[in-house]
Order: sequence, then structure tokens, then C-alpha cells
Amino acid sequence: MENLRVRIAPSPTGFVHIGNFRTILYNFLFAKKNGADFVLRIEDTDQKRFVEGALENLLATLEWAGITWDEGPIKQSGRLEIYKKYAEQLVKDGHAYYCFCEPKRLEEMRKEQQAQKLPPIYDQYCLRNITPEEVNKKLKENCPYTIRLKMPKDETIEFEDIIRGKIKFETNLVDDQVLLKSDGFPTYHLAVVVDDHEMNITHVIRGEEWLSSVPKHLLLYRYLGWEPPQFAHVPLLLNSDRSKLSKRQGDVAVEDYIKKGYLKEAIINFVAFLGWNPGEGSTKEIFSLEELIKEFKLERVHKGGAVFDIKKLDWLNSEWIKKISPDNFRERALPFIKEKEFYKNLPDNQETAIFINKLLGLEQQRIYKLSEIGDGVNFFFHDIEYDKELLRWKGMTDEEIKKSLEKSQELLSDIKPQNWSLPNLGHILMEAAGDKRGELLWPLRVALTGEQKSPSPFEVAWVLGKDKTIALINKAINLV
RNA sequence: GGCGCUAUCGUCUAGGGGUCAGGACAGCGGGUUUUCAAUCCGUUAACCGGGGUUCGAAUCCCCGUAGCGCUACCA
Repeated sequence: MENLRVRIAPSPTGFVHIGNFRTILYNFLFAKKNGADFVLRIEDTDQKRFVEGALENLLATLEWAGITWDEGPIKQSGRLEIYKKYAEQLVKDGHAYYCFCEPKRLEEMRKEQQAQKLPPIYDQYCLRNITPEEVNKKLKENCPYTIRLKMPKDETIEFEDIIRGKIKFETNLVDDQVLLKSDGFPTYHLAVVVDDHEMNITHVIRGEEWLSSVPKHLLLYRYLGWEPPQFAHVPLLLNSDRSKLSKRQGDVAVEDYIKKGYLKEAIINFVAFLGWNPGEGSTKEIFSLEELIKEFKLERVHKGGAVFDIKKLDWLNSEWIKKISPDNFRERALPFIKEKEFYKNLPDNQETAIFINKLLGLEQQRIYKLSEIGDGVNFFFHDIEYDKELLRWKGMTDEEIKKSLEKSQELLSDIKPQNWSLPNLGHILMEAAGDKRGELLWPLRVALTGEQKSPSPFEVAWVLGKDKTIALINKAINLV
């Protein structure tokens, strides 16, 4: 079998878009599944859109996700001579031509064509009206120029997309694409074909937005005498209104999701399933990267775009949060907890460390994303102000509330510090409560939290530790 | 406007000539945890429309419709 090779070709124009991330992931899954080489190429041919730090961000994101590559990063900006050479070869062979038209004329021409409801394509003015002698003269005078691909007339370009099947285009409707810009940089179309060929890429897996430019690329392969790769155009990610996923309607940068406390496992799992699934009746939804690699088949990628539904991501994230080990959770949650206001007021000592560990144990089962950590347990961090009425469970008298709290106090006081464990607390309190659980547990909950919503009183007492628990019960008793 | 792509519950999807059209998320209802969360159980909800082909169409074909993409010296 031939040596399979794929590449990802991001542009350093900003943060990594979650849709691009999915395309990268599909390439990676395909490569790992099929033992293909994975090339990282940076398409930095647009100087105007270059963003400082974008490449670093991309690399960091790949590393974060555990996506590794075999070659690169290769920057196209370092290969300008190569593209120019091929562009000139195309001119020499009669498949491309110099164009000296100014942007203003091109714009007016387009407007005119649109007004007449004609396809807006270049009118080949420079091909028809400028003699080779004039071209040479202009070149010598350093006139700004571009090189355009000469589209053939009346031809149907046909190809087979791995995901979409047979696709056809009429060349008459395709523009004479600029291949080399006046600043000496190639356009995407020239650079992608040259590089994919020179880097021996066998499978081009990219976003659907490139589908309509395939005929241009195919012609380039033909004119350059090269074998084209296989194409697979993956569907787009959509907003809830089915428009292309955009910043206006929520976060689109992978970075945003990392910051909010989504696990890489959840993001990878979620994004992979937006437009793909293992099929064959499988109902499994939770997949690790390794499992995805095992199951991935390009042929099973969908044709239609998929709406990015954050609710499902939340669910997947909570599943993954519960799935990872407590130590792993602790490691990942700590940076988030350190951001919280309450953490900054905590003394830096052993007691705090123990408290945080217990809190983490509680939160791992409760939160949807890491950024929520501690949000539901604010009562741990400030003095509790009792609402006496809240202590009252279903018409209990003051006397009964007091007795209930005293009973809790007695039971808990008897527990030795070394037996202050979650199962033990639950066991002792539930046992004592018998069938009147509300009467014992409700006042205790309120005494410890001051809230009507909280983790169970056992859990709270466990996190608080014996001394604080007893102190809070005393405080509540004194109030009644 | 032109060209291209796409179309199963609200969302992600399975299925691909004969299925009670299955699952998951969300929603709703309930059990349990006296709360919340979690969990368990149950439940609402879909084949874009119209024509063919066929004994039979969500499935194949055609035509509409809608959505999206492209239509740059951006990728």
C-alpha cells in the first residue's frame, strides 16, 4: 500500500476556531487510524491578516489536545520562490497569464456583471489586449502584476469526493483565479496545490468552504502534470439558527472553551461527533481519543452541517469530569479554584489544603464545567446569617428545633476525629434519624449552610470538619 | 443573481425499498436523595413539499422549497 500522507493547513489569523479544530481532529484521526504521516503546514500567505501570536496559540492548542504531527510546521512564507517558479512555468506553457488590471477596474467590472446578472468573472482583458511585447515592457518597468490561471472553455470538471461523491463544475462559470499576487505571495489556490504535491499529500481533508474551488485546483494539477490527491470536504459547524458558526452568537475559539473549564476529552469527544459517528447501531457516546482513532472512518463523515449545541457539550463535560480520577480532577480544577475570590482570602496552610481537597471531592460529582467550581457552596466562605424560620421543618416548634439540633450536636460530638468520614457521618445521622429524617436533617442543613439548597448535611459536615461543625450547631442553638 | 452542497424529533444522530422510524442531549412527569445536583424509571417529539418508479418509498429518480457555502490580488 502506498504511503498515506495528510496535512493540516491553518492560517495564523487569530485564535483556533472550533470548526478548524474539528477539521484538524478529523485529519489526525484519519492519520492515526490509517498509519498516515501527518504534516503541519502554516498558510501564511496573507500578510494583511497575519496576527501576532496566532501560530504560538495554534501550537499550544494542539499540544493541549494531544494532537501530534510528524513534519512541520512548514511556513509557506518561506517558499515564495517556489510558487513564483511554478506560476511562471504556467505562463510559459500557456495556462496562465500576466494581469496588470488595477483593483479599481476589477471592482467596477464585477459591479457591472452583477447588475447584468452575469457570473462575476474576470473578463480576460489582459489576456486579449496585451501583446507579449507589451507584457515584457511592463515587467521591465516594474509595473505591479498578478498571474492568473487561464480557465479552459466549455469543459466539465468532474471529481469524486470521499464524503460527497461525484461533483461537477462547468469551467465557463469559474473565474480566472489569481495565482500570484502583486506582492509576490501566492494565493491559497497556487500554494495549496504546489505544497500538497511537493509534500506528497495523498488525502486532502478540509472544510466544505473549499468545495467550489476544487476545479481550479484540479486544473492546476493537470497543467503542472501532477497526480491530484483524494479530496474529502467536511461539513461546517453551525450556529443555532443554522448559519455558519460565528463569534456573534457565542464562543468559537477553542481557547474560550478551555477557559470556561471544558475538558479536552469532552471537547474532542463532542466535536468529533458533530458530523460523524461510528454507526453500525452503536449507541455509545463517550469516546476517548484512542477510541475515536480506532473507530474513525472518513466515509462516515456527514454531508450536512451540524449545529453546535452547548447543552450537549455541558453534559459530555460533566460525564468526563466524573470519569477522570480524583487526582486528575484536582490537578485540573486547582487553577480554576485559585481564580475564585474566596480562595484569595484563605490562609495558606495545611488546613486550607485539606479543606480544598474535600471540597474538590464534593464538586467533582456536581459541576458541569471547571469554572463553576465552588459556586454552589458559597456558605463555606462567609459567616452564616441565620434565618430562624428556615430552620423550621414542617411546623416544628422552637422547642423541637432546639432538641433536634442538640441531638445532632450530641451525635457528632461523639464521633472521634479519625472517624470523621463521609460514609460514617451519613451512617450515624441516618441511623439516628430513623423515619423522621426531615426533623433531624433539615435543621442541621440550615445550621451548617444557612441555605435551603446545598450538598447534603453529611457532606457539608465532612468538609467543614468536626470543630467548625459543632461550633455552627451551637450558634444555631443559641439563636432559637 | 450564478454555481455548488445539503435536508430524519428543538439539537446531535441510527436506519437506507416492508422497522411500533431506534438512541443521546434538552424538555416534561415520577421514584430515590427530605433540598439542589447526581442517579434511576417513564414520557412528549421527526423522515421539507409535490410528482414519479414500485405490490410497497423516509429510503431510488425528477421537480420545487429552504438552509448553507463559494462567487477577493482572504484563507
